[in-house]
Amino acid sequence: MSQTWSRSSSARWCPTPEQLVILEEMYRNGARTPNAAQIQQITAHLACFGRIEGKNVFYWFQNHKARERQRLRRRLIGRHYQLLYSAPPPPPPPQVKYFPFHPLLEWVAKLTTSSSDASSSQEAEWTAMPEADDESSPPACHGALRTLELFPTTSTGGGLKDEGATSSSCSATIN
Amino acid sequence: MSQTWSRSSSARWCPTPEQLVILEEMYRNGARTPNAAQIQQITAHLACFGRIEGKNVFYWFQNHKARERQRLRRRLIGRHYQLLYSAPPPPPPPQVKYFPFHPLLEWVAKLTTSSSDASSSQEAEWTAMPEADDESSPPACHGALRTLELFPTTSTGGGLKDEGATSSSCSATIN
DNA sequence: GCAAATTAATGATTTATTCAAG
DNA sequence: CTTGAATAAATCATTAATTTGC
Repeated sequence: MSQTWSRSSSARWCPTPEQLVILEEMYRNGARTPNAAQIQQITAHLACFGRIEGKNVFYWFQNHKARERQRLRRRLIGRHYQLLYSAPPPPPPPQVKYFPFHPLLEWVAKLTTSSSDASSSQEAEWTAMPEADDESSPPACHGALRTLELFPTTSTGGGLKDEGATSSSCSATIN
Repeated sequence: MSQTWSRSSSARWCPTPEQLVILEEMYRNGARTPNAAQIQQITAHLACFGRIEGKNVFYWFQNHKARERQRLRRRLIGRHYQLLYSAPPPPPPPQVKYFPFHPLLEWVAKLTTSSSDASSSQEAEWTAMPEADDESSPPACHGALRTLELFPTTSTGGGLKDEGATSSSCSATIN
């Protein structure tokens, strides 16, 4: 069963940017599980940009679909009650109100208010953060920061690195 | 509502070097889309170095992430020439046979064979595709592709978009 | 050297997607 | 089929770099 691997090519398919763009475009347009004929067409077309086989296309859609779903799921789940992750909650913003920036960040406001007050109004006053409102009130920086130990982000659970952290005693007068 | 813009401050946030360094450090450590709470913390900390609001932090991550990705894409794609989409779909793959790839794609073979021939045999000859078998035989790309008009997929009938398509004739020698 | 003019970066908004709930 | 939630992509707009003519 020696596949006709073009000699001098890696063992597994590596999509060229063009192929990738096209595949993604198709996916966006609704393609999810192309049938044999479709796979054939796609493969033939993509072959213009580099070595590719039908199975590559097939697998690509399989994987892409799965990972797309997985990603979304992660986003939803992590959302409900994320913001846990340690991060020593010394009253940095003791209980700042909310700070919804007009565009589409009301959710921030909602989140924040719901945990303290309930004046969930789109018209809430943008009370904003400890904001350096003026040079007269330096934001009183709590104990320095060291890369902040939050963020599960990428997907790798909360395993943030904690390198030399740019320690900087937060106390300078804002300029 | 004249914001108490410290006299001589611009309309939009301009990150101080310190703020920038910290944000970048966080990004390197995996931070990509901090949630409300995290944004608050970050903002509070960064406020030590100058005027800043939650939205600035939010936008910074949005933009940075997007542009980082864009940068990568540029580096890859820009290298090859522009690509894709253009002319109508002239007989792309007239009627290629079937191409069952060993793994678990028998169903593909089945599907294909059943709709054209009837030699539904798991042992069918792997006639394969036009496949770029070797660099010596350019896959002869039929008339370019235009998002390929297949896929009923999602359910919404074939209502593909048809925007300004970046025309480029599919004929380059695969690299 | 220095400003006006031009270009490159990047902050801020808007628009289009996605999947899943209802 | 419609709507909710949450982006990510595309775009607009302003600031910083830089180029250029003097």
